[in-house]
Amino acid sequence: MKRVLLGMSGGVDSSVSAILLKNQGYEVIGATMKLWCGANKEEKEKNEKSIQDAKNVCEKLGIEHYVFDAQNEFEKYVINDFVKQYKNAKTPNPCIECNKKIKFGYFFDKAQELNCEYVATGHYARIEYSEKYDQYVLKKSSEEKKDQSYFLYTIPKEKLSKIIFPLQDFTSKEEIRKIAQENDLEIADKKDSQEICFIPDNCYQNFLENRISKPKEGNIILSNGEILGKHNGLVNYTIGQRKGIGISYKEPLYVIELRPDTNDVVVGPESELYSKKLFANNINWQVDIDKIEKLNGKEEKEEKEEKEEIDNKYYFKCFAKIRYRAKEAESAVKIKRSELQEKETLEVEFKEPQRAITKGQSVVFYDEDGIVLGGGKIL
RNA sequence: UGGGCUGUAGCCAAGCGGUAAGGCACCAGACUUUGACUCUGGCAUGCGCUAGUUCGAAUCUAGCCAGCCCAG
Repeated sequence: MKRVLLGMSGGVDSSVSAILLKNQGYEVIGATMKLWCGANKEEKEKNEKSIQDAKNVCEKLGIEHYVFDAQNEFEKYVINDFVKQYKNAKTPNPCIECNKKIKFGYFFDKAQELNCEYVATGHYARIEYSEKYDQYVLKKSSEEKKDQSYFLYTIPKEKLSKIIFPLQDFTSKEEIRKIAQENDLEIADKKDSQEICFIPDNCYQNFLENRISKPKEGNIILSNGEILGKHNGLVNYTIGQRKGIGISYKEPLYVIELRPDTNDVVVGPESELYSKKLFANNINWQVDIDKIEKLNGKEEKEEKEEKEEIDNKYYFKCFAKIRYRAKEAESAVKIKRSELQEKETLEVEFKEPQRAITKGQSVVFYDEDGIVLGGGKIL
């Protein structure tokens, strides 16, 4: 019997995943990670309750349940990075780091220690074997609204064949809740989690204030330099933000740019948010790049080669997504081959301008079938 | 001091005798694994003040107050 270690949060999705895996004949072992102790008593109790919820589900299903204390790792890799990004006037996406280092790093290692062949989570995404690329690939979820493939591009491609997303064939959350109800799980009606797990009250300011030296007050300016008002720290702003600027103007103002060197927040009309180009690093390819180019980019490259010399570059077309909630957009990706080894930097050019390309967020590449090719951090 | 103009919500602003448009900001809710975006709803018994004309005044009249501009 194949052993699988299932990450369980105590929520509906991961609990139903346990049922599904069990029904499919796996030997399921449940495990909940302690990631964050909570800032106050209330949060602490809530976290304890979640662990207990997971435990109860396991008991009901007759499967083992472990608790892993990953608080140190979480602090080291996720929270520190989160704070560091904000210090650099970027807008981090901690879930991406967490998936990379914790859920498919630390947790994956735990699975091996426990002799589990597979790791499973309740994510909304697909993993399947692709003939086209001759490997296992990550793909968009059938439930497009809930699709979480964007957050999973950092999983090393070698691990894909070892990962199971039991929810991958579902097309609606309702069906999943129904299974929970039919199996008489207490948590069947538990609310979906929404905010970042370590800031449940959604108050970033408090959280960051304890970790960053006091945010510096600065000017809010237009792109022509005109000073419109004051802000109380760059960390309070992200590109594309409208609410909370507090300045009345003839039209809505959006944050266009953060300038850490002068401590200015640049605002402007929505039209100034659009841009066609971005650079990214920290790349992870989930499909071998030679295969991508062979299948997608060759023609284009040959066309271009006549005009300019790009012989030493990779070049392919794909659909790129610049934010979790953004739509994939047609784009061309260029990579210098010479830089491929270490600090790979790539350039993405969109067919249509994209709204609010934000440093620190990730750009994720999909092919026309919704297969994740790879992704990176926007520079 | 004389002449002119202006005074409508936190900001901008329509209205020009018939019972307060709109935008921005703000607040609440929905959506959300981004304090984002988006969506929905809320936001002046009152139009500088006082008195008058009128069935009816932000709109007309008079006085006062405040601000701006021009002239000395």
